[in-house]
Amino acid sequence: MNIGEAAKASGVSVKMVRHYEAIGLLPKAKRTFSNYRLYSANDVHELRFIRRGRDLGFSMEEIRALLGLWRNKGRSSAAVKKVAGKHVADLKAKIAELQSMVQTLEHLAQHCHGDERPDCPILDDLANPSSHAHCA
Amino acid sequence: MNIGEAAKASGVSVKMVRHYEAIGLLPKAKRTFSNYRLYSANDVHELRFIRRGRDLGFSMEEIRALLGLWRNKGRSSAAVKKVAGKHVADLKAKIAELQSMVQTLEHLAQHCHGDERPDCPILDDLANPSSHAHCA
DNA sequence: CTTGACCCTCCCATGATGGGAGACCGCAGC
DNA sequence: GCTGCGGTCTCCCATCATGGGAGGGTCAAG
Repeated sequence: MNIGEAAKASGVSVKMVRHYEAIGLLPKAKRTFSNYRLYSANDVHELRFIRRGRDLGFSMEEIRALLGLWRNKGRSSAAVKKVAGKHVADLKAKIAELQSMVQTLEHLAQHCHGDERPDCPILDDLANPSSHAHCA
Repeated sequence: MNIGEAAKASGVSVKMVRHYEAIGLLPKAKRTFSNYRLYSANDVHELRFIRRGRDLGFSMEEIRALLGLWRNKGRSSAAVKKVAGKHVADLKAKIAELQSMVQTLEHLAQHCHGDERPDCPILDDLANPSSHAHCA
């Protein structure tokens, strides 16, 4: 398979396939006589693994670790669970952070009449954050 | 005030103060005879405005818009609310995306025994995503 | 007059992804 | 054979917000 076919079959862009090879996530692809990269069904499988990892929000380094575990038939599932558990904790922390932003913004928006007048608690907060703890 | 004092007073790093000026978010700072940037209390106020906007997750372009509205005494609060509302929607979409990841991962982790054995539903899913809708 | 802390500009790096240039390859049609 | 189009090759550059560092100038206290 050429890179384009492998890309389509795995859902990874051609650009990223080359990139993953460049950063050593994938072994260097074999080449045709005319220097085109060649991919096997197993290569496509690894690409889909990476793609799925990205969809689940893993960083490239985490995926590198997971891919190593996947290739290693003697891995322990505890090692995999540890990587995934750390990632879940990271995701939850990020969610909490975003939810805090939403809460603050919705509270401010609730008190913003949103008409043609210039008074706006949202801008007031941006200009002077701590002075708006009036309603607890 | 020198840039270091303005940075400390606003909670923005020296690097970023210069950067905000470079991208036109802040007007070009006045300079001393020896080319040091000089800041007024109002400049520090704008820096804190930016800082607060970043803390609330606004992009630089959104902050640019909000800063423009803040400077414009004749703005309508509706314009501000619109920017903030769009941002809240973006945040909520992101939260939903992350929560979906967490849900998937927690479901998989729940079925991973996490011991020294190599069998692992987490890796199985990464390698073959759709084949695990066994328990609905 | 030296020392240390500050400031200046300019370049480079991140992480994941894409865009594009310039050149080459391969297959199809004429 | 020759042309043309689409795929591929390697490089370089851009994003977004942020920081690191080099190399050099400035200032105030000792």
